[in-house]
Amino acid sequence: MATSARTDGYQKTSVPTKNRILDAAETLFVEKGFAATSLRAIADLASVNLAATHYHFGSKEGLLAATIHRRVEPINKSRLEKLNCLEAESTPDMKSVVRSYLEPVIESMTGTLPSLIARLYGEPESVSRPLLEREFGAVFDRYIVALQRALPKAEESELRWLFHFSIGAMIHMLNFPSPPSMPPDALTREEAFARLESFILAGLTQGMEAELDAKVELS
Amino acid sequence: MATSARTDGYQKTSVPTKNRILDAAETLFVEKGFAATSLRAIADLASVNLAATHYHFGSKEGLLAATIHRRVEPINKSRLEKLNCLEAESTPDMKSVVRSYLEPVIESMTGTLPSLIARLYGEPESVSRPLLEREFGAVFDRYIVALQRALPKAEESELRWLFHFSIGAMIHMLNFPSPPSMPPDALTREEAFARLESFILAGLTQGMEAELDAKVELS
DNA sequence: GTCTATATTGGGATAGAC
DNA sequence: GTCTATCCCAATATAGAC
Repeated sequence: MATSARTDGYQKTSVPTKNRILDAAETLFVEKGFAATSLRAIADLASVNLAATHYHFGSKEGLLAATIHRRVEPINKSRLEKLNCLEAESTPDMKSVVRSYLEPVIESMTGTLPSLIARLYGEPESVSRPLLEREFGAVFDRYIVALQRALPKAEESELRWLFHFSIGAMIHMLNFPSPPSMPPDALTREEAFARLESFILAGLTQGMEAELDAKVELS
Repeated sequence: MATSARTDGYQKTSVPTKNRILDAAETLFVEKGFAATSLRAIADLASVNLAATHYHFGSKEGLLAATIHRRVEPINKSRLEKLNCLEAESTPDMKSVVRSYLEPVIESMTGTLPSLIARLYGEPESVSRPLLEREFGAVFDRYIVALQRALPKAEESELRWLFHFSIGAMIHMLNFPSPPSMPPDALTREEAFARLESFILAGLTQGMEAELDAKVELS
């Protein structure tokens, strides 16, 4: 009761300093980008002393890495769980694989975190590449394996490219939730993601499923 | 004689100051991002005095806008020319429309400029949105019209979403020329773009062309 | 683990001579 | 239109008291 329940103005002492900093950093990184955000602004928004940011994260880059990791880790964990679960029963089709990749993003979509990932992808390679490789490299490889199983006719390298494009479409939608000259709330996030899913599915399977269908027709 | 012919270290007086600044700004914006690049660094690389940047472009934002515009304008001009040219003969199919959108990007791909566009898309909305609307808004709308003609069964709003995704895939490929854990030179730019084109084409047409084929089969 | 205070560096912008 | 010099402010980071 008492003190622990107060929420004056902003965050409170009930939330650990470290998390308050992470929350504030996330908000501002999304809003203004990494380079354009100062540690001072983060400390202010978090109602924390400037020195605390250095105490907890060492440097601005360290804070960025921690901010990213806090959000990405559960998403990737959820992806891999879903995928393993799918494969436990039988070889999943493309649609299930794609969905298992997208769903955790939709589920985690309370506010800023998708944009955070999107923003990271927009940073210069010198900043983003190492972080992205660390956070997403293994998951990417894992999905390539799953996609190969679902689409045995495709070459691995081709799937890598197509999945690469798919991620690009997703990132772009996270960054710009709606197309130009369209109101941001024209579609709900779920509806927009449904569109994205079918776009990706069509792009990934290309003519390859059509061939399959054709053979079915012939038989 | 003497002074006018010297080429000490970097660019020369033969290139107008304004262009030297633009060249340097483009290089550094691509490399480090907008916020992380200082006007001082730009002036140094251009072998120009710092004050010259303000004289010619007013502010850092003004310089960004000019840098973007210099590259985007010819690309968009080329797109619209190609598109108008296509439509002069007959109603172009999806593939031609998509190609007319991508080709100018490939052709302009001497070095940094694709990454410049990609970087702009990665900037926070407050920076990127106004610039992007100004530079690409009309072209986007124009392409929606062309796509509708090529695919009359599709709704306009759906095409807007799908084209939105397509641009996302393209931007992402400009930003990351190759998929994770793949050498950057695995494919030539042209080959990579060919992959991208078929990915986009499949995603845009979705099942809609398949329906058409089915009807053809039935008739 | 949190504060104040400060060291140190670099940023954008401008004034005014040439 | 280009230079030098400078204003003024903000940045990251750290030292040291509590």
